[in-house]
Amino acid sequence: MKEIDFSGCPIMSSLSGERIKNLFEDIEFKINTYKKGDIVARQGSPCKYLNILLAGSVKTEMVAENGSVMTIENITAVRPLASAFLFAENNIFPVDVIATDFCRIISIPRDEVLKMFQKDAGFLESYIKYNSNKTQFLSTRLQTLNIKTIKGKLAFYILEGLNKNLVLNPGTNKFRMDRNQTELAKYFGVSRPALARCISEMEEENIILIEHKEVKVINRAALQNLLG
Amino acid sequence: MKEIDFSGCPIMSSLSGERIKNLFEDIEFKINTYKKGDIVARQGSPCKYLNILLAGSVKTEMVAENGSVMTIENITAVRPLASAFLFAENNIFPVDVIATDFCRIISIPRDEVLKMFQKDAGFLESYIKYNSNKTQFLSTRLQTLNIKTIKGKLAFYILEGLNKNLVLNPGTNKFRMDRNQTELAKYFGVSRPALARCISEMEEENIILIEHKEVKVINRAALQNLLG
DNA sequence: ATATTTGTGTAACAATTATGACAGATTAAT
DNA sequence: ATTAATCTGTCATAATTGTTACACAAATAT
Repeated sequence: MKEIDFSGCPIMSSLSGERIKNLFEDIEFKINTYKKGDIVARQGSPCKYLNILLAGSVKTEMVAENGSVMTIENITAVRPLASAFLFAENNIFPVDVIATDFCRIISIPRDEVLKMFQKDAGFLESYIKYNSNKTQFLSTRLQTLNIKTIKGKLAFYILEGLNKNLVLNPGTNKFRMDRNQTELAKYFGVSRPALARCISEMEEENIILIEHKEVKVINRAALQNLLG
Repeated sequence: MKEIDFSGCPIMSSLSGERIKNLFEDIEFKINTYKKGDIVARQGSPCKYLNILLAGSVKTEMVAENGSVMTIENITAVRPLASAFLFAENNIFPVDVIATDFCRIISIPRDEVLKMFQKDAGFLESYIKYNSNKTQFLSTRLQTLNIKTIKGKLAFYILEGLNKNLVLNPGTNKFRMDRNQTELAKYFGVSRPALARCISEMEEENIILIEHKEVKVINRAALQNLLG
């Protein structure tokens, strides 16, 4: 177990190295690797293992029948993948999971995870907490999609980004986006030119200023108004 | 504890009456009642209790700043409310919870729930399973919203309803909607007239036939095509 | 350094949906 | 049975967004 590094993994972080070592004693698992573009899991396929991304990064996408794609999430190591679906009634992947980098993924069978719960209550608590956070994430995504206009979605995204940055950097009116315009359009589920148009208009209206991925908020109140 | 009936509650169903009685021994809780229209919990308020709807029904809504509302879910007793948010990092209600009927709700403090986990592993498993199912539900909602056109949303909704009905009623091409047109429009996050127009058009195109809440599918393949 | 790929700004036009409004149908209440 | 409330079908108009297309900028690879 020495060669597996779980540091930074939300469902392991509360546990010491010694405790993790103990946790994995007599537990079956396997480790697979994937290269960029590989499909790690397909939307609709059964989820029988607790999969933890040990190295690299993946994206999750939802694919409609006509092929239109919406990116749900970008995940970087170390994080569990679709952990909420392991114990669900209908345990199928809700999304495609695609490697965006070279990846190393550990897979622990469902029953072995149950053993681990029994072995260490702290692990169990972390697991519940992580899944709860996950649900909140989905809820926020729903909130984003609930906003009808593209300007509103963008305003929500920027205000959210500003808030996150505020913790590290109080009183700032700037933040750096983690997506380019094309990715952002996908994230919102809108067309790229439409997003570009909205950005242009909001810059003309002196609400924001975007340079590359750097966003500067000029009129915060106007952003708030766009949410509705 | 005799007066509390948890039968049908997803996080209690696997437990016998005797076991539930044992589970609640030395556990603090309170029971409140609400009448139709009462706000049970406000979007943004902290979630410190495991709330279980013992009797009646509630709806959960997301409210944007301008007052536009999207119904997320209708919940009928016996079910937990926002159970996924009890153990999350940021434990705030993501939605308004509003009584749609006379309601009785039991509230168990977070720490007491932890005690209950320790006491009964079966309860814990049910809890995890329920939250997992919840996540799946949100994921499906996201999928619905991912579909851009109203006709597509409607097609998805109808095909889903047909599938659910298929279990009880194999080979059928009919099902009964659980929402009226106004509620359906809210559920989709679209305007009511736009939905009505789409229904009209789909009836003219001989794809479906809707009478009151009874939906008859005439051209299933056409419905599938609308998903994209 | 140059070529190739990827990302961005913009435009005209088409398609879809929201808005607000109204009449008729249905359901619930008394 | 009658009234009141809610739901449904429909319309014209406005607003928003998608589509397709193209030129240019930026990043990456060779």
